[in-house]
Amino acid sequence: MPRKKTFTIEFALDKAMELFWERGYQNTSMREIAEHLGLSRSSIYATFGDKHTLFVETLRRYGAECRAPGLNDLGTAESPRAALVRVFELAIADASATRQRDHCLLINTAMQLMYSDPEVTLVIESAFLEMENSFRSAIERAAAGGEVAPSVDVVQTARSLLSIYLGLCVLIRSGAREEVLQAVTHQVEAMLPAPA
Amino acid sequence: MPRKKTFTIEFALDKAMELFWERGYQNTSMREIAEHLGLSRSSIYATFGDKHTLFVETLRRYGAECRAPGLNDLGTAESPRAALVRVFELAIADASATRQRDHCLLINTAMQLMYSDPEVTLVIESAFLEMENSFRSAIERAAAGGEVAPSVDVVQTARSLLSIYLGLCVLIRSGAREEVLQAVTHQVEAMLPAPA
DNA sequence: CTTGATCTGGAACGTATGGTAAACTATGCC
DNA sequence: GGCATAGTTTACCATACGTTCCAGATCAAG
Repeated sequence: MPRKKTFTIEFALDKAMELFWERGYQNTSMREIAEHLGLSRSSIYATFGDKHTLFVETLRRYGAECRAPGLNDLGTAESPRAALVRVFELAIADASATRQRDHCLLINTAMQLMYSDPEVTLVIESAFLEMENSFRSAIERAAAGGEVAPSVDVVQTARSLLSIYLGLCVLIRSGAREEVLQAVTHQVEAMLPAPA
Repeated sequence: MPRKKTFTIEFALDKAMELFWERGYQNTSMREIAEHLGLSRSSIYATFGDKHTLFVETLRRYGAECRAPGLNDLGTAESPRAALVRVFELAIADASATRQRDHCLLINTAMQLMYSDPEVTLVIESAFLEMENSFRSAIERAAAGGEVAPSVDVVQTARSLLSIYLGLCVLIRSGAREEVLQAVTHQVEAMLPAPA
């Protein structure tokens, strides 16, 4: 009996994501989202409730679909060690190529995260945990394949890589010079030494 | 002839800094600042012009006075290597102690930094450069004192430490578990190996 | 085709914000 | 004691925001 929606929820989330990604939560208004989506605000409110839940929904969808560039290849790459290094190189390369919308939306959000937004924090936490796990299993595979020394502490190195990666994002966002960024990838290589 | 100001600029900057630090730029209104300062907004506008320049002024003052905890000791500490590790330990300790206003204001700002705010970016850049330099000279001193192996690449390690430190801040802000943070300090120690 | 439920678009509301104009007040020189 | 000067305050403005309301459009079942 009812009228059918003229848009799908997924489409709306994707469109909203584009703006949140580019401008961040605070700097994106519902009016901009509506316009970008070609709809009126009421339709959005009727579908999602309010801005905050729309954002969280967007984050969740992103978390389910997108990853930092190169992260997906970690599990399948023939050389896990090279794939690991590539994750960092890609972050740097993407940064110098595009100036908009750089980096993972989740990391951007984590950086802008104000104190006490439990829902958002939860999504971020699990995303970071997943990143850490991706790093960890790649290091394990690299060790098993003889690409890195077995003396490397897998867990500690995975966590340190996560920290370095996040720091790299902050540096990129802050407009750090190329040499600084390159030093980071060299360090990543040094953290994954070949067997003696 | 004229009436005298009832407050000093330094006092106003310090008070404004407290709020910016705690809530970030976007989430701090001029009304809150005025109230926190015990003045009316117009006085602030008459003194500083507008919110953005007040913020930049605040940032500059902070940059001139404050440093990440432990960073000041890097130049004077008897054991530069221990002082370096301590910078990271302090960040973690402060994070679990206080939940407000954690970390360096500059790093907080860098994380929240929206695209294209040239003035702010400039302050951030120079702060990061200074941090890098502090790390670098501490590593040099440590090497000269026989605390770390001369094979350590000073510049690259300093830059990597900066990246790790920033990543650590993101992790802390995102509520990462203690073990994750500890892994980072262990990695820092590993990056500063004793001479063979 | 009627009906009724749902969706849509635009207008409107309430609030908060950054910023301003004009009135008021204290200061110190003549 | 006036009086110009600068600081402070009150009130106000325009705008932007998140959100809601309502009239009208649109669909599917009977």
